[in-house]
Amino acid sequence: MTKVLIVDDSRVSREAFERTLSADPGYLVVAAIENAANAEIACMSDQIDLILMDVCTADDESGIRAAGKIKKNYPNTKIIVMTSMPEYSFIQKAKDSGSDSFWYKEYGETSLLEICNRTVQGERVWPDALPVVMIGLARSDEFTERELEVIRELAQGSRYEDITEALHISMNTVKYHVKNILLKTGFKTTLQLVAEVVEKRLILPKY
Amino acid sequence: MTKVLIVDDSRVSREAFERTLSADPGYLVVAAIENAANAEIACMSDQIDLILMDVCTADDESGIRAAGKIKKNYPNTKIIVMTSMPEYSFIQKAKDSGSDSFWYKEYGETSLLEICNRTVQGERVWPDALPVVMIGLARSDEFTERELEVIRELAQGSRYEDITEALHISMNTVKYHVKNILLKTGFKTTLQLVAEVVEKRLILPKY
DNA sequence: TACTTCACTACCCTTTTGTGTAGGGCTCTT
DNA sequence: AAGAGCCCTACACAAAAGGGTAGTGAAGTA
Repeated sequence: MTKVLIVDDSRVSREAFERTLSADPGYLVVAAIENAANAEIACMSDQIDLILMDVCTADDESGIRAAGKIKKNYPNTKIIVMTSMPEYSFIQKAKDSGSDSFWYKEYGETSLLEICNRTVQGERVWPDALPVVMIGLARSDEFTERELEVIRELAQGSRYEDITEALHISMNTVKYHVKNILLKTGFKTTLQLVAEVVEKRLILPKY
Repeated sequence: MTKVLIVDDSRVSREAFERTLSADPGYLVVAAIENAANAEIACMSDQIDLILMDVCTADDESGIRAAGKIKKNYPNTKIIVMTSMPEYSFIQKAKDSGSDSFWYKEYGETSLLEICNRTVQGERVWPDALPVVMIGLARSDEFTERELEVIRELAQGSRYEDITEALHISMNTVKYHVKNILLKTGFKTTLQLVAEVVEKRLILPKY
């Protein structure tokens, strides 16, 4: 039985995570708290095997620091950092703090359970890219498969003509997709798009 | 007196590093070996305070792994990883191995001593970008100050007109610099340049 | 002094990107 | 059957980027 602590400042999220984990008989949610600062207290009073910790803002790194402290004092407690932040540098910080795994809220509940299982087994699960859907300036719309392919091509430095050959579509179609991508993201040029996508490591939408 | 071990497969480099450190009375080079695999043996036989470890290729990560093992068994031994590889992902791996600091060979000997001093003091020194001069596809020529500024602007997604305003030069001058940059790097478009520069974190030439 | 490098400007011309509009075929859903 | 979403295509036009050549002035160097 894995004893779990949930840390998330949103009540809705806490309850959602609790439901997800409670569905699996292998997990017991012993507490679901709001503040990362209290996480260590929870660890002291009860032996926690796994912590799901949400960190929402890049400025407030208190969650990351708290994770580092807990990991130092309770090395056997596994910590999964969760976020919806499209900042790759944040992943680095989380990794440096000693946390075990990383999870995006956007990935759905099935994959969360999978990450939990693998983490409890001792595996450390880290993505090497953020999913493109997390792109900061994107509208609520997601991208179509074709648009993702075009973004991937552009991020490699491909010109329209290169994309024409790579995807076996006409130049007009390439322009059509690029136009929609720029519309959805709000960028004015492909250069802006690529600078952002590559900088924040938003290449692979798969985990 | 800081006891130093130098690991570098190039004899010329070993001797250069030895000269640099021997000039400072605070350092004693106890050994200068060729292979990272033997570094641990050297640590066993003699108490090493600081290891300067060169890792030359991205494929062969034995140096990184050796650093990880040594750091685990001799946590008080400081390790500085050195490279001339223009791969940012490599920095991440070195960081993950537990090494303390990072140094580029291109930075000159004075800064190596500085990094050594700071590392011995307990500081961990890591760059957040690779110098642009290390760009892989660049010709032997370096970039002029103005060209670096233009590259930096492009890497932020700036259009020619934006650069015009940012640097207070005419559109023709922007084109002139971009043309020279593309010539020196061998890239065909600014998009290619930016994808590469941002991907490998080649933005700031300063340490 | 003569030579080189760098930063800057200008003009012309070609290629590539970006924008708008318009339509066909396909699949999935209501 | 009708509508919506996606992928594809086409054409035309505007804007930006890329390439060549050429010239000026300033600074440093042989």
